[in-house]
Amino acid sequence: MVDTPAAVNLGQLLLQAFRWFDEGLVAGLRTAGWPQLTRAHSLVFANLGPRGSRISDLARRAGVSRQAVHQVVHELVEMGLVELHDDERNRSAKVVVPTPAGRRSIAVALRLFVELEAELASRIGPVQVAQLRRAIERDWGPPVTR
Amino acid sequence: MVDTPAAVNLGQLLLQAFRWFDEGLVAGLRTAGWPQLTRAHSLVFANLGPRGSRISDLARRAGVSRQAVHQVVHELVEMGLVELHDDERNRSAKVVVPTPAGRRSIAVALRLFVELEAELASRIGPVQVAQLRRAIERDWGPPVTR
DNA sequence: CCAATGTCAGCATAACTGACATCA
DNA sequence: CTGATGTCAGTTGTGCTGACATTG
Repeated sequence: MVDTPAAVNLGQLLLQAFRWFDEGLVAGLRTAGWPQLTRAHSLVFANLGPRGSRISDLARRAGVSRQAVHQVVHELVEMGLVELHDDERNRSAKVVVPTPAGRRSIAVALRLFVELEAELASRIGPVQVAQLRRAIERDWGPPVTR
Repeated sequence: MVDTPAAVNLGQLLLQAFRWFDEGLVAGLRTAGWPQLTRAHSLVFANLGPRGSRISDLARRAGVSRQAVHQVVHELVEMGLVELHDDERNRSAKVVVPTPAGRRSIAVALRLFVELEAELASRIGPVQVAQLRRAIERDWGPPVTR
């Protein structure tokens, strides 16, 4: 351990913070009886409207490709947690709808989101969490590309 | 776009924030002449002491496995940006030392960290960035596992 | 004998791009 | 014709675990 400390950069810190939530989520889902659910599935859970959503909409919300969402949605279909229904208003589209079991797991996931945030508040203080949330909820605009 | 909005959860937001930095970093490195450098390499760059560091130390700082660091270090060796020297005080250890070219790319990366944070401050305000940093730099403790 | 270090091999996950058929 | 949607296929990036030899 003979080494100089190092400058911390925000990106690194954000990644570690994300992993803190990720591990808590996956652990919570596992102990709640859904050992095969991962963070990627929560990308659907967190954004799925109560009446279902389209794959493209989920992709836009989560900021990933249509194909990535397609992948995890079909894993959820395999698990029997969501179903794909035809959209009456647009026959080229489908709607991702949770099954009863899916609704139960979604409820668990949403509760875990809240509990993890509360646990964090008890560790670093509610003010810090509120400020973190406020800063991160702002519109950061597109990534710098030049 | 017929869809109800959705509750945002902190984990998701943190991931998106991380990606904002990640994309900015990779884009900046590319336009600065290092198109093959990615975020994983910055894990080394951000933590490498001026006199070099050991792989195990880098792993501990970044919070990833020794093997993961081993991987990216050897990619950097291939690119000629770092070298592995024997540690005189411990013959089972090696020291990761930047080459002159490596020092140049590290300088660029460190500068990009600062510039990205400044750009963010100009977009969401310096106070928000300071509060974000303060909250995220605290010790969050181990992830919740129960 | 035990712990730390580096290394090799294999694997899992989560995203990506490209290409394509269908439909509005 | 254009654009959006879903899908199939292939690939990449990033990290993990397990196993092992070497060193302290």
